[in-house]
This record gives sequence, structure tokens and C-alpha cells, in this order.
Amino acid sequence: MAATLKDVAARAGVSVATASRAFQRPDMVGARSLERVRRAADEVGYIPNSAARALISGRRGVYGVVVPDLENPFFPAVLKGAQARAHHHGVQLLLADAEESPEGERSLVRTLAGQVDGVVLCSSRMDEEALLEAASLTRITLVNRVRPGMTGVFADPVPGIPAAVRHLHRMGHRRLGYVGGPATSRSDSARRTALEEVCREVGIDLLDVGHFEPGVEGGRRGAEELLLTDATAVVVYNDLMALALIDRLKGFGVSVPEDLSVVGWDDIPFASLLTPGLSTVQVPRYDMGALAVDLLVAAGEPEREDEGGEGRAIGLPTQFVPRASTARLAREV
Amino acid sequence: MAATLKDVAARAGVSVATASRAFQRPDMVGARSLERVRRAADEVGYIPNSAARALISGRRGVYGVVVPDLENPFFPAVLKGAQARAHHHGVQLLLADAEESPEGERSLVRTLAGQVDGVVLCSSRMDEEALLEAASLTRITLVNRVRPGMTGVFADPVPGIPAAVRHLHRMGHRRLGYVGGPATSRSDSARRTALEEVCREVGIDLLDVGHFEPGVEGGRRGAEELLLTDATAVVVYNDLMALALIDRLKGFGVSVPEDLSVVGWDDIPFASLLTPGLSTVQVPRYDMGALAVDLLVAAGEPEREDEGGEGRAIGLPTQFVPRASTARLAREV
DNA sequence: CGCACGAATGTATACGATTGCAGACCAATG
DNA sequence: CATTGGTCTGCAATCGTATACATTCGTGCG
Repeated sequence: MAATLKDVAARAGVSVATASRAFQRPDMVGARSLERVRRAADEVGYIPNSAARALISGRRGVYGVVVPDLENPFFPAVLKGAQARAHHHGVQLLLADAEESPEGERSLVRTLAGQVDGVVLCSSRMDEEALLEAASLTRITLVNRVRPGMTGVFADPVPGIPAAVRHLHRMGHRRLGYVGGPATSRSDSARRTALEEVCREVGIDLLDVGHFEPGVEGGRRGAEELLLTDATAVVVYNDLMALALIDRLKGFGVSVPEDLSVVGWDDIPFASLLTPGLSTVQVPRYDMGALAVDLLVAAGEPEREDEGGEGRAIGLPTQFVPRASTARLAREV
Repeated sequence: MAATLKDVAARAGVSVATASRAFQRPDMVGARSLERVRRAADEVGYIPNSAARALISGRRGVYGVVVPDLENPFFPAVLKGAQARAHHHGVQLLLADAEESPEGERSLVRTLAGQVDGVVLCSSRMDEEALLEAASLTRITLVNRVRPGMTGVFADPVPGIPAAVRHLHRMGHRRLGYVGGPATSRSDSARRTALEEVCREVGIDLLDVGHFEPGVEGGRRGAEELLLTDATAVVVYNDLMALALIDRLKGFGVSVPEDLSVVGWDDIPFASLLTPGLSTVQVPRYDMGALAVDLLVAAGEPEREDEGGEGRAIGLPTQFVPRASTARLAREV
């Protein structure tokens, strides 16, 4: 159906070899032939067959991206960043949603492995063994997870968390709650560590509210637990939970920021839309996606394999964005 | 690097043809050989090369999905639906973000055309000509847009819009504003038509507030324009705008739903999270994505090309979801 | 016992593009 | 004029898989 290089060559009156070179190495082709091939290609609407190209070159020009849940507002920006760099590298992205299941991730990597040059694994919840299997099947770059020996990109709690805590301290807060994420999450413990350190430094009591599921329900439950403490401010594992928490607090007649200050994590698009605007630690999602693709593509080009991140995890700095959900106490709860 | 069918065949002591058949037509292969091939494949970790397969079969097993903006909360659910059906059909999805630009869509379709068996175009803003070009390059299914002769899936304002209007009428509202989307948008005019019809029927004054950009800024401006009318309720082009509108109204001291009732469109995930929960017309995004992929895949399988939607646009019913943003007036503005 | 037939397997070719190699052609040089 | 060198072009092999066709083998029946 579609025109092939053979058709173009025939129409231009040259061999397929010349036609091919007209695109790949125009300098190797005579001006006359070049012109004729180009015109012929235009006329028949020639589009190179990527499958044939991939077969001979060994590179498919396609990378997979696996996310646990597309509807989680964290990921679209990651994808956009990835997409932008993919486009820049002349490469395509195969999207896969694991539907929150580690087993799903695993099987997705298996099927993707045969069709892509590498996979970006976002916020993977696979266990170590599955991760190793994945790495043996195809090139892997982790986003939002670190594993020694594997290439990855993650958000460094510093300087965002320290800045947030100092901000709260300046606002007069001395008792800070932390509504955490899943106990198994590395990023949760990294954030905890950063919090502990800076709280000790500036002299704030850090109150552990516990571990919660990273969704709306977790945020609601976090609010309930939080009210059992005497914290005047709270840092929440992510924005989604923070918003749910604020909503739940409102149900208890506790309003933000008059009665309580709230800091989120991520800076999802909605964080600034709501009233009150959510103070949060901005995670460079776009850059994370972009860098992940860069690393993956670079790893596939041996000549400049020494570009950096090979097998290493790169931390991208976070930034505290103060908005209306943090303030000096208007009244004691 | 990776094991090929040849390796498997050698290890199993059979020819590549037999090895191939062991996977494609197991019934044509002796039990003994079948077993040996399977074991050999397992041992070397054989993964079929999709490029080679695509080359010979002519089908790539990959479909493209083009969205104008991934960060628009409308699309993730569409993608999830598409993804789910793609997985069901044993097919992959190539994701592309057009970054809000019709020209971007156009060039994406061009590049995708050579790598996929078809493209799902979501909420495309391409002009007619570009659309025709796209259709000439590859199989196209439209989502959220209709064009005679092209396969497509869209959200039918009925019964969602009539239900919403009747609900408002029952709440005592008699003057309803409509904050519309882009003037060029077909879905905007479809919604207008549905609104007019049901308003006439139940006896409500429909006040046209104008056309706005479908983002946060459009919603804010919509709020400002709305206050120039004496509407007591408003239907907004989409949830994102509705939320921004509510936020902006709050800035004017107008609160929802006490002073004004608001109905959105889409039912994006955040619509229910906020206080007040947004009353909205729920669009079956997931089903739209799913159906789009089904249609695309079906169109590629000639034997059952008569399955239905070929060249036709299919409307999926919407549903009104009442929440807290619609109520009887507590006080007159 | 021989023939025919079906099952199982192997051989060879095709898919479309790329590329090493060699040939054709021309100009410049000795 | 022969030789060299360079430019341009074509031939043919190749990537990994699928399949039409040919071949082999065993089996059942006449």
C-alpha cells in the first residue's frame, strides 16, 4: 500500500541504494540524483518504514515509559519532559500504565523489552528481584527511585524541605507534624531524614503522624491522626494528600492557614489553583522526565557513554514554593 | 546481543522454520520439537524481535495517540482506557503531546505515520485540510471531535446537559449563564444547542456569557464576565474553567453555592475533592479512549471490518453528577 | 508388499532499508 | 596516452521472522 524506497528509486530512475543514500548520506550522492530522488519521494508520499530500519540498525528508536498510574497528577509533567527530549533525540515513547501493580510493571517490562531500546520506570514499586530481571531484559532508567548500580533520577529533598521548615519556623511554628507516605517508600525515608536534620538544627519538634497511602484516602486519614497531636503545622507526603487533608480538616472546623499551616510535596498543577493556594515543595518533574530520557538515549550511544549518569542516581534539587496554606497562627486550635 | 530465533532453533536442534512455527502454529509442530523449542527459548531468554515481525507482517502492532496537552486532566483517563484496550488487543501505544499546537499535531501525525498502524487523535484542533492529510497518511480515529466520513468518538451532551438543567430548575434557578469554550469548538456548539433546547423546554433564560480559552485563565475571565449578568447559576465549558471560576468568584466575595450555582463538564478527578464538590456533567473519558482503540484495531482487521463505527462518529452518553456546587439560592447576589 | 496420503520438518525466499564492495565514469596528472 | 585518483552509482548481502513450497518419514490401506 504505502510507497517503499523501491518505488521512489524506480520513479527517480536510480537504484534503491542511491535512493537510500539520498536520505542517509546526501553528500555521497550527485546533485542531479539527489534532486530527482527528493522529488520522487515527495510525489509518492514516501515515508520510511521504521520496522525495516530498526531491523537493520538494531535500534528501534522507541523507548518505553512505565508509570504506576497515569491519573496521578505527578506523571503527566514527567511524560511531557520525557516527550520533549524524545522528540529532540528523534525518538518515540511507548506509554504503559501499570495500574498500580508491581506485577503489572513486571509484565509490561517483559513485553516492552522486545520492542524498545530502553525503559523509563517511574516510581516503580517492583521488588529488587523484579528490578534486576528488568535490567537484564533491557536498559532501564529509574525515576523517583534509587537502586545502587542502576541509572536513575530522583528529587532531592534538599533544599526544598529545609527551606520549608525554616519558613515555618520564621512564622512562629515550633511543633511540626509529618504525614508520611508508605513505609516501604525510599523517598519517604529520605524526606524524613531531611526533616529531622533541619528540625533539630532550627529547633522545631518533629511529630511523626504515621504512614499513609499516597492517595486521597490517605490524606483524609492523615488529617484525623494529625488532630490527635498538638502540631501547628504539617508537612504532607504529597500534594494530593495535602489537599485531601485540608478538605478533611475543614470538615472538622479547622481551617487552613488560620488554625494550621500545611506544606505539600510535588507542586501539582492544582496546588496553586485552590483557595488557599498550597504551599509546597516543588519537584522538577519535567526535568526528571527529560533527564531520564537523555540518560537512556545517551546509554545507547556508545561513543559518548561517558556522559555522566551511567549506573548512577542523579538527584535534582527541589524548591520550596510558599503560598497561602502556610501562615502565622491566627488562633490556637 | 539478544537471542534470536536462530539461536533458539540451534539450541533445540531444529530449523528456524520449525522454531517459528512452534510459536505461530503450535499445532503444526510435533510434540517433541515443540517441547524442545519451548525449553530452548526459555533457556536463552528469547524475546521475538518486533521489528522483524512488523516488517514481514506489515502490521506494527503499535498505535499512536496524540493529545494536545498531557497536563490537561481530561486526557489521562482517555489514555488509560485506550491503554487497557490496547493491552487487550496485544498492541502498544505510542504517546505524543502536541503541546497545544495544531501544527505540532500535524507534524506528529506525519512522523507517527511511518511507525504505527493508526492514530487516535484527541481533541484535535487541526483544520480540515490537515485532517484530510492525516487521514491519507494513516488510519485515524477522532476523539472529542467529529468530522463526516471519519471514524470518531465523542461525548453526547444528552442526557447530561438536560439533567443538569432540570436539576437547576428544580432548585429554583431561572436565569442560567453559559461560559463557553473556544468559538471554533464543535463540542461547544453542540453543548450550546443542547442547553438551548432544554432551557426552552423547562422555561429557563439562557444567558450567553461568551467564548473563553479552555484553561484556568479562561475560567477566571469567565467569572468576571458572568458577574455582569444576573444569572443565578452557570454551566461552564469544562471543570478546569469551572474551578478557576469558583476561585475567582470567591475573590469577589461571591460564594458557591450560596450565591451562585456552578455546573462543570468532564468530571475530572479533582472535581470531587474540592470544597464545594463540583457538580458536573461526567464525560466517559475512559470509555472514549477504549472505544477509540477498539475502532482503530477493528479497522485494521479486514475480516470484521463491518463491526460498526467505520467512518462514523459514535456518541457516548454523558451523565449529570450533582455535588455541592449546585443548590437553592441562600441569598440573592 | 507397495502405494498413497498426511504429518512433520527443512529449504528458500520475501519483507524494506542500509551499507560494504566493486565497477563506471570523468578529470587531472605524468 | 596511460595511469591514478576521486566521485558517483549499482550490486548484493544483511538484519530476524514468517511462510509457500519441497522434502522426508511413517502409517494405513489395498
